[in-house]
Amino acid sequence: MRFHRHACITRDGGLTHERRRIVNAIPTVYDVAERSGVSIATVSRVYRSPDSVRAATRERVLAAASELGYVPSGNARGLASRSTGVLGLCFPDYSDPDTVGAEDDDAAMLYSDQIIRGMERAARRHGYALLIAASLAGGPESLVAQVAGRVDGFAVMARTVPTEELEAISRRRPVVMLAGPRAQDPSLDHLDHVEVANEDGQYELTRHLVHDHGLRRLAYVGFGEDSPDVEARFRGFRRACAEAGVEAAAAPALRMPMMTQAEGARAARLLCERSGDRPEAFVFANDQMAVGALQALERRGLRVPDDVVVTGFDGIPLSRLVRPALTTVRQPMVRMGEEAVDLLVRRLSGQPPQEPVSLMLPVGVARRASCGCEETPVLPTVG
Amino acid sequence: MRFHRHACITRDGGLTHERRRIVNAIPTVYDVAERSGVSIATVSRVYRSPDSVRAATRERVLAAASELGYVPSGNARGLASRSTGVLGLCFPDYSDPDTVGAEDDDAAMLYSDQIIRGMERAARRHGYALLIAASLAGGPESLVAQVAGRVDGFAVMARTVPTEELEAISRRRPVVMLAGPRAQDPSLDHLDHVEVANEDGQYELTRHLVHDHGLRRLAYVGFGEDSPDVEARFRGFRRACAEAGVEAAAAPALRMPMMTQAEGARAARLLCERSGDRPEAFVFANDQMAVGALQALERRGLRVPDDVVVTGFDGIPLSRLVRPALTTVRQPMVRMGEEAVDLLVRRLSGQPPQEPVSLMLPVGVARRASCGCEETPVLPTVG
DNA sequence: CATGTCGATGAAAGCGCATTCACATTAGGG
DNA sequence: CCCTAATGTGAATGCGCTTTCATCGACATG
Repeated sequence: MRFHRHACITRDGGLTHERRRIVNAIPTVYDVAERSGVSIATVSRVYRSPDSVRAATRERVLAAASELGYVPSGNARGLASRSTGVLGLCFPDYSDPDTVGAEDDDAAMLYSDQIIRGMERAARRHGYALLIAASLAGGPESLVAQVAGRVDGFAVMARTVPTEELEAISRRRPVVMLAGPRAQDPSLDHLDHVEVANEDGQYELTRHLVHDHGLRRLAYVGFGEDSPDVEARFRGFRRACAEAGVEAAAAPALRMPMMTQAEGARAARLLCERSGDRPEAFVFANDQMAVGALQALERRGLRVPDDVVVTGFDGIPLSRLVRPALTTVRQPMVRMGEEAVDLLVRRLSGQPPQEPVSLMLPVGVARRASCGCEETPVLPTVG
Repeated sequence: MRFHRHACITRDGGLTHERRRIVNAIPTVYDVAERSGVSIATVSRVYRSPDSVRAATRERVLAAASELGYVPSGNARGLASRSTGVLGLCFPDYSDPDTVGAEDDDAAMLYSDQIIRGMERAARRHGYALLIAASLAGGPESLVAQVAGRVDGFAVMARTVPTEELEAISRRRPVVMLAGPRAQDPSLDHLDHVEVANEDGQYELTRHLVHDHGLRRLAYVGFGEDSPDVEARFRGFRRACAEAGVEAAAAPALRMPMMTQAEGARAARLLCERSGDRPEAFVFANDQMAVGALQALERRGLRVPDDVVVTGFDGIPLSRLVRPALTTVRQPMVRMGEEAVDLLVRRLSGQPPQEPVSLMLPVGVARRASCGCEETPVLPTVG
């Protein structure tokens, strides 16, 4: 309707863009078109398919655009073309605003940092940018409004957004769940999933302790109330124990409320003070707690791995740097982000809709000093 | 022109949205409006200003939206309201796609990770989401198209996008330069800047070595060809030397091509093998090289800090974990991201346009074992 | 010379929403 | 019970772009 060149009779004189040019506003295709003596269609073509425009014309347009400081509006472009060229990621808000500066949650953040890195890299390869948002204080409503409405598809880290909400959104655009298991009832969960082999990883690690080191009395230490990750890892632990004929309780020996180093240290003390024989190995559900335990054990004068073996899970950088270096299960977090993007891109590339995908990424056991597999040099070997 | 209810005569019957509903397309305000028996204006109001809609009406609309899986289009919203609610960050592409999995560039990436974290956190506080993009292979053109056109304002890490281009864009929307000095000719640089006090930090650190530890023969090791950061740090080094009457060459003792640990190790070897007295202290322009040097010195049987002092710059987590822990200058990278967002938000909040701002964030010297200020416990104290 | 072909350009329409009026409805005041 | 003032809702318009579709030349072909 711009300029109302056809038969319609309207109120305003169609001076909109003439008016806009007078104030110092953001230049649009109209300004560039006028300045270079072409139509807006040609300006658009210069950006969308440069080869379809004669070279001389193209130069004129680009010159005008440059003089005006013209940048195409992503909103308008997205609206007209029905796609944004942006993928999204929603992750939980680890950083409590009160603890700014505390480096305590560093490891937890590393998790999302790595996923961000992987997604950004893969998205870029496919020509997408990445929009990130931690879960907002304003509740999931705003999260969805902020992200879901602005992207062609997005990934969500587990337990960031309610499942029902994701279901509704995923009816209309691709959504990938990161590090969260598929819902029990598959009819309620049509998302794609990318997980790591928590159970298999813990199984392998446990098997190594039992089989290669001959350990029999193992204590598993979990965290959180109902973390699916911890549950899966514990299942792997039990499976390995069962296969080797080692007795293992039906529940973790300890279940700490949080996944911090402090809690790990506390867990180590509790296990040492319990009546009966001290376990030969402390199997922790993550690295942070295991590191805390290393410190607590050192303080008690217990040597790792000679007096007690300690293992972790995640493979955070710190796990390699502590002394003794921590035997753990390495999670491919960067790759997780990359796989998520690949899934999204596949869904977006006009393939016929398929069944929901569940990717289970393999993990690797890092056998290091804390189980007795390596010497303990004084200086970390880095890089 | 939708439905063409006014006097215009047009070709199509305005069936657009009826048609769309039949295919399984993304629902729009029109679908929600129809389903809940209101106009699209009311649907819009339900999201933009819920209080202006009667409660009963609001519930009807929300119910319809939920049934349809409606998510407001960020593009349309942005186009109509002339803002996106998104801030951007462009950072250099550290990750060479060939070295995926190599953890060598970890520390360099940590730098951008932390800035991302800071920006995301601050952006969220102000109700913005964050769009991130590393510099694209397709050249800066696509970077700008991807980011600049989609955000209300953005930050750029130094040497990611050519200055002229930033100048053009910044005429129309706020742009903040991160960790890059203002151009020599201020008339060519109207960006806001956020920097860290590189010079002062290196000055303080050097002063500490000279003044508190009585060192006189210091060797400065830089990297890169023309890194402004390294230059600033070296200026601080020289200033401290000059004030203390310690002789310092006009140029760094060594200037390695890259900022890696391997180069740091090589630098340490070169300095040890040079003719003449070995310097008492190796002052590195970043932590990674310093860590590499620690390893090389250990291999040569030289004790740090007893035989030679080593210092770094940046305060990466690794600096605290190596043995001996590295004396270094801590950069407030998270805060840098936060300050950048604050600057952007301030410019966006309709303030009268002001002069370009240059923020110089203070740094802190971390005095640790590698200069002789701390004991060296076997196990890193973490958290 | 008429005709067909192809490349370059312009005209027009619409993407999904916010927003401005105008209008309808209801509540308050006399 | 009428008039005015809120209050709630609808019609219409444009945000800046992409994308047909039509047009217009410039040529090559018969």
